[in-house]
Amino acid sequence: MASTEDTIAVRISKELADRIISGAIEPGSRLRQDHVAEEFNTSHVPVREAFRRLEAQGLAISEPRRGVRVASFDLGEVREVAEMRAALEVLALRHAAPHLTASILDQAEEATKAGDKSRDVRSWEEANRTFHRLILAPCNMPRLLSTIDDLHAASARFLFAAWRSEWETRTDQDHRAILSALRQGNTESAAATLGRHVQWIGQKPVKTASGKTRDAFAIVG
Amino acid sequence: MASTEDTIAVRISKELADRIISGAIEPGSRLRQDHVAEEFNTSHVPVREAFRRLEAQGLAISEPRRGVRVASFDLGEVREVAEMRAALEVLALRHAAPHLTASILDQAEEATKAGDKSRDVRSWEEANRTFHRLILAPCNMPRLLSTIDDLHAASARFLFAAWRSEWETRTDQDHRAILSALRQGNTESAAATLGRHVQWIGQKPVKTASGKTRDAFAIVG
DNA sequence: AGTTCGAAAATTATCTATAATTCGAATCCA
DNA sequence: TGGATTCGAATTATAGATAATTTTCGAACT
Repeated sequence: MASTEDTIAVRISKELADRIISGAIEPGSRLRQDHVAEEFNTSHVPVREAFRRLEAQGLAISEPRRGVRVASFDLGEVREVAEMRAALEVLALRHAAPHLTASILDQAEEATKAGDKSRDVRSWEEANRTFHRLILAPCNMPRLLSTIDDLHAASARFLFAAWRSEWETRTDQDHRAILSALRQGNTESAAATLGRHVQWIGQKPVKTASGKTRDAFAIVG
Repeated sequence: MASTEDTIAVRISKELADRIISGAIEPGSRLRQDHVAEEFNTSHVPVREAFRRLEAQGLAISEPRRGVRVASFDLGEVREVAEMRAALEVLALRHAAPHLTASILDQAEEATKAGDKSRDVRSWEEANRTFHRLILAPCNMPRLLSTIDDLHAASARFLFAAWRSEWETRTDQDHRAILSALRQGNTESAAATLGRHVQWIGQKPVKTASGKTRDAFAIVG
């Protein structure tokens, strides 16, 4: 584990980010620094730094002297993230394409198969993120990649909020089409498919706490 | 002034960001928290929080237990920021276009004129940023806009590094073409011009500290 | 009786001051 | 000259003090 490498603030921010993404902490609920500090057996200063990180990732919002709450989201933000991902991932793929090797594409295919076999949201999300990371990383644009990472975190949050428990396995044709186009050197076709792919927003009725059912939305690509 | 509204950490981060962008602090130089704390008459804790903010904006990089330095940049990063801006500003404009009013376009034209009249880099940059903000803000996508803001900060940094003192006035045809297309309701044409516009990278020989001359690059749109 | 306004108390964030690690550099000895 | 050790400087973490906000409780008024 890299826990000893990281500073305490980083460790706390990673743990909190994981909880927010997984839905363990509800949107809108307050993050109390003293409570967090107590839980992690530290003082409140590293906790504050962790909050600043979460804020930058868009996972929390802080109002001066009024504390920090975990960010809430609506359908509008789901669409926003989807469109940003489309624009940026297409850009990344165009630059990555020339540097893609057969080995990388094979690994990406493995990730796709792993996603198809997934029986729960969590493992599907991980496989999906692996696929996207694999084909985009060779673009060699660190700033772009880190922005895309933050967007993927947001996507995962939407996804877990909607598909909390149930998940039906499905075969991802888009991933296969993208890989096939890349293998043939047809970058534009791959980019176009990718652009459509990440904007595919799934819809699903979920039961709210009050017993009613409403529609939940999430990016499924 | 909003200084009393903001927390000390925010005030420090804004001031430091301004210095980094303007080039007052050189890339690669260290930011020492005790020195900064002393200058702003505070302790080091709010300074640390300010550093986290700068880190998130890509203006500083922090290595655990080794302190934080002003981020350096090269031609590759200039290109990277230019392409990210192109992708995201085009996206923003497509969504903003339906909500643009004649009043907004008039203000944007004023900003363009102000830019053309500017006799120094700093005021040109401000006018240019105002133009872009005006036509993009109505897209109503907060996350997208804040990402674009960070990219504009990076652009300004490249610009000031290259055009430290000299600046020749020039009339911005692209801005006028964009406005004209928008007035005619031709969103696609405006978007296409904008996409090309922000990828226009200027080149200029500058004298380094050692007396040699090298080429400097910056986004001029 | 219910509601609204106000003040006091408790909770919470923010900042200051102090202590403990850790990394780098200079010095000393072989 | 080269390596190891000690010293120094700076980051990281802790604890305590301060300021602001929210909440609660009570009284007065509708």
